[in-house]
Amino acid sequence: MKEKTTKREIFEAAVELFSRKGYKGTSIREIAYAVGIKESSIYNHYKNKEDILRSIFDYFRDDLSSLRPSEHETGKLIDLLSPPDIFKLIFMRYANTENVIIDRIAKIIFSEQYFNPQARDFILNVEIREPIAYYESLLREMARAGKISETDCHFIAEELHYGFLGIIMEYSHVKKEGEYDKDTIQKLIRHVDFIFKHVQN
Amino acid sequence: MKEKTTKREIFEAAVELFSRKGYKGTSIREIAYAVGIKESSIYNHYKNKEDILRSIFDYFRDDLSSLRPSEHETGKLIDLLSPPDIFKLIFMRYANTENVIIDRIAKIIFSEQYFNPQARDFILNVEIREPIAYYESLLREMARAGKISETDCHFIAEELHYGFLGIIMEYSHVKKEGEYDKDTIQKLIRHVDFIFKHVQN
DNA sequence: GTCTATATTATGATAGAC
DNA sequence: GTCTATCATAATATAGAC
Repeated sequence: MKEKTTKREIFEAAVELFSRKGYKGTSIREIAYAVGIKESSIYNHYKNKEDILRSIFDYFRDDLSSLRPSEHETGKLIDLLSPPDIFKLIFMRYANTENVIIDRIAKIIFSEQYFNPQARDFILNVEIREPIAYYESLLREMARAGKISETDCHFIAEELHYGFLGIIMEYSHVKKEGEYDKDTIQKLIRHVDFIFKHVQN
Repeated sequence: MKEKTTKREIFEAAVELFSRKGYKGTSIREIAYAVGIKESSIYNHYKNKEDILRSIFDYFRDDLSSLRPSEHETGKLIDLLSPPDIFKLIFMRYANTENVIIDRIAKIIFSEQYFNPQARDFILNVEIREPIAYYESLLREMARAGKISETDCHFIAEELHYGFLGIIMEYSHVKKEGEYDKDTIQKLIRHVDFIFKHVQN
């Protein structure tokens, strides 16, 4: 769904409007107007308003899995880079997707987290628990490869991620869309270095 | 505004509904119905829907200032408790207000942060920057009192708070209203202890 | 201060011509 | 697949009786 079909245009307009005015704060009318069609035409592409939101969530889920390094890549990374540098790389990938759509969807999910069960699930699992589990496995591999000392990998993973989440929270307000915020990158780097003072080999 | 006047009842019903269904997702009708009056009666107490939201934000701001320890109390705390214990105390106060209203308002602010300028300001300043500045000043006092070694107080304050924010993000979904989540408290304590391994005297 | 009644506008959604 | 027309409902808000 990358070509500029009408369906895709509706999708993108909805993402933009939902992220800026909220799901409830955006009407089908507005979306249609942004695309340059009549509201009734929307229903040729999506069953209803909720169906648009659902498709936005689906897109986000698909994209996320493509962001996480593969097992093969992970192995190579551990060979080539220092443990802190690996985490800096991972954090930067998330923080700087340069994908405006994903940035916007992240905002939609955030603002819907208390009302929409799927959004809540994203926050709790996809944004919080899965990354921590992934970092934990990564740290275990690093320890196995002798790159870091044996430590409580789960706890270190939590410290890495919770701090990251806090920084990102500020980031989402500070940074301009699609841009790169030097100050935040600095914070992410410092954060990773700080945590790894505890885990040095 | 603590007595159960109609205005107060409207206020509380609005807080409950806004936190559960969102500001845009809640109608004046619903609020009135929850209170047991007609919608038109709402307008005898609040100018309009936005006025209710504004009064909710005001309430939150007033309450927050009462949470932060006074300068006098701060001095006493530094004398009596260890630096990590002081931060544990502060975090627990925020995390466990036992004030259902404040918990709910925090959710409203969170969900409105991208649409409402006042909510955005709360998140960015009241929830992120002011606490960090406060922790920094606290750490400086602790260093002056010889309780911790000289360190980059601003950075340590950031590490303390960003981690706290991440934990709270999960907490807001995990914990049941007004209750106490043992697991999260554990995380907060571990987090503070972790940071202070770097700052030990 | 609450009610009934009403005005006005916005909204999600459908029917049917082209 | 888009349009016009239309519907039904829901929303915010006001006027005025009691």
